[in-house]
Amino acid sequence: MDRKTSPFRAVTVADVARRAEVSKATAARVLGGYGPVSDEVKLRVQAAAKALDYRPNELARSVSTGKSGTIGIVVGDIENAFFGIAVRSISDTAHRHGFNVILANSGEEVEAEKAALKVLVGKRVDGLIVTPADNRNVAHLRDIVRSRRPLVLFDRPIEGLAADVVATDDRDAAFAATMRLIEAGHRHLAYVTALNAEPPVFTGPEQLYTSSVKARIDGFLAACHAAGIDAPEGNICLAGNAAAGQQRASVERLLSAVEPPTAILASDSLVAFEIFKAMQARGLRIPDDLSLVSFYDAEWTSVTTPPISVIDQPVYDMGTQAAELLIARINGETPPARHCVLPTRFIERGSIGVPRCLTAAT
Amino acid sequence: MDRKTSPFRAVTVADVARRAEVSKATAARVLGGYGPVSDEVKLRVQAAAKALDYRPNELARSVSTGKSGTIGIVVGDIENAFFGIAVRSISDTAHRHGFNVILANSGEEVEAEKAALKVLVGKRVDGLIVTPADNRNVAHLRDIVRSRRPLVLFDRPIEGLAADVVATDDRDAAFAATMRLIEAGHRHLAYVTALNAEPPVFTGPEQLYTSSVKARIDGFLAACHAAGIDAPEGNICLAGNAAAGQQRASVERLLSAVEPPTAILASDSLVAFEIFKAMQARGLRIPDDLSLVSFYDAEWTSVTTPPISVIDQPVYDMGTQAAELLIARINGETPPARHCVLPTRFIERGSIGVPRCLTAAT
DNA sequence: ATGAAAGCGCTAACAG
DNA sequence: CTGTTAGCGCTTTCAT
Repeated sequence: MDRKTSPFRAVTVADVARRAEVSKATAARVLGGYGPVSDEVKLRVQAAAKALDYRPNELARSVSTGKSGTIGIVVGDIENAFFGIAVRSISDTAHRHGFNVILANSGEEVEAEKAALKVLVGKRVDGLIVTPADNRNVAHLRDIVRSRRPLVLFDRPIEGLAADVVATDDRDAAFAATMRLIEAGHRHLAYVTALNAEPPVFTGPEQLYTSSVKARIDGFLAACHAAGIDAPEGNICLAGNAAAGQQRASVERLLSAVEPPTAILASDSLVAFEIFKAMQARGLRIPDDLSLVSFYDAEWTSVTTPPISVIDQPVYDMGTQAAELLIARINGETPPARHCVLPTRFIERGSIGVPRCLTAAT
Repeated sequence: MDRKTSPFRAVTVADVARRAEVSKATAARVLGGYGPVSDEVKLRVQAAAKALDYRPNELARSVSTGKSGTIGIVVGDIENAFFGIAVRSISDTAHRHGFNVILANSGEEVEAEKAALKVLVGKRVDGLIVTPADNRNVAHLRDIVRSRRPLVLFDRPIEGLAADVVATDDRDAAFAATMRLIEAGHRHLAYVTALNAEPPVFTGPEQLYTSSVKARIDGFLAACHAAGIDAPEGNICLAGNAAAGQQRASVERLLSAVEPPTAILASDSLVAFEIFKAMQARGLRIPDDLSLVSFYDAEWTSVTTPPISVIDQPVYDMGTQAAELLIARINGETPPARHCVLPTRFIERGSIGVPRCLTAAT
């Protein structure tokens, strides 16, 4: 460590104290704004600090106080607009309360998520907001809870984990959207999600390692069953996202089946985008050839011809809510784990039509 | 500080050392992975660490080493997909090199930018990547450079600032795109940007406080002048983004002018989106009524009817590049300030047509 | 109100 | 190889 002799070593409380001709403790008090100091001395110290261009070292401060004033966020994919807005919202709220934000991207991989958590805990974040990548693998989240560090699960609840949750009414939303399609006359519906499975076919709910998706598929199936549609499970498409082009391929396969679906419910706007592109590529028209509904009101869904009907999720509010729950806990509140379910809103646009078989019959 | 007595105080090197029956220094050496330790002792310490679930305190580590292993990013607006991808790319590269990332959002406001910088410096980030919100107000960036903290300017160069820059060939790209429109027969072109001005009319380049936009407008005007179009300056629309709905209003005004433009070059995909929506709302058709070209290959531009021609910016590469320049400097390299200009790519889709006046004449 | 001195958890000289 | 002893920059007793 040659910072002491380096020409650019940072100026410290000691330097300021010396220049202001007071003790280190006194300088620290005014600089940190915590102790009682006479106005006269305070001014002298502040002047010295300004003259020296003093910049407090928050790390050192954190080491002694044990609080970092920082919250950690782990999202699945920052490129996804859904998470982009969530991060924006969380940051806004955090700053409003005097907290900063460290962001980590899991890329929807548990191992990366674990690593990210390790780093964030290493940096002693005061609390965490996480979108768990895999609800079958949550030991690391349990550790967080056990260590008493405030944790909020974002968008994806995890059963049996005593952490606050902010999510949406996924099951109901999927149920209602599916019903809407069924009422339009569809009997051959598909659900498409980016989840991975090997082999890529739906065999049961235990495969659905993202709780929000699980809830949605649950709602989808419930609606299908209620309508007496048989074997809707066969049309749940786990399109994957592990390899490049994998999703595209899965979607292609779905569209070129002998008896392709007449309506699709897409689990997120990215997979819906793939579907839209694939349809466009093979000249399929919405809603004449295929009806499409997607989760999340992504920008692009409103400018296509026709625009796409969506299940609008209040992401910004979710972020705000999550940040507020977290900060309340950081500030000492210790209520039992809360589970906030925010309502979605169905936005009907022009992507739902009557299935071709019915129009032909008319 | 009651952590010592708290039932959940974190376990420290000292605790591990005690349990492993070695000195604090030895434990620290194996835990920090820096000194020479015998294999036998190493194993004992590691076992103790695991048993105690030891988590290193990176803050304390940083305080003693003077390095935080963290780089700070300040972007204009994380909600903007352009920045979303940039952040993703920077994070990826940073992690690959063992660095973490702290993100701050300036909301394109200098004051917020200054505050963010203060926080990041307070947290002793090893380096910074910033998209300066206002090139007329860069004293705080000068301070960074003066303090010898590595800094990379992203997307927006600042003249006379000795910092690395990663940007695109904005002027050339705008020039070429404008030429393309002129060749299609347009003589009445408009340039629309989100910059703010009071009053909201273009009076000269000194108004253009974002260097990338300035370069683009420079290219736009050069092309217009080269084609002998007179007073193109009158069609530079500073649509603003300070208040909600302001942009929309500006665009409305532009489209409802007595002699509206027949072609528009949009400075970013958000403003282009506003234009598209406004056109749609008043029943204007692309490209029959109006040709449109936008900077940035945003997702939505490829799924409209017709799709929008764009100037594709290699954002992901820009992020990687920026992170690499920064990390090289953090690792001790000290070359003179570098200026990387990455090439854009014009993607012609279907949004450029022949102006109505010409088709009528034919 | 102020100062001296002892931490915070870790790293880093320096002996041995 | 290992232990002792100082730091890092800040906060926080505890006297005065």
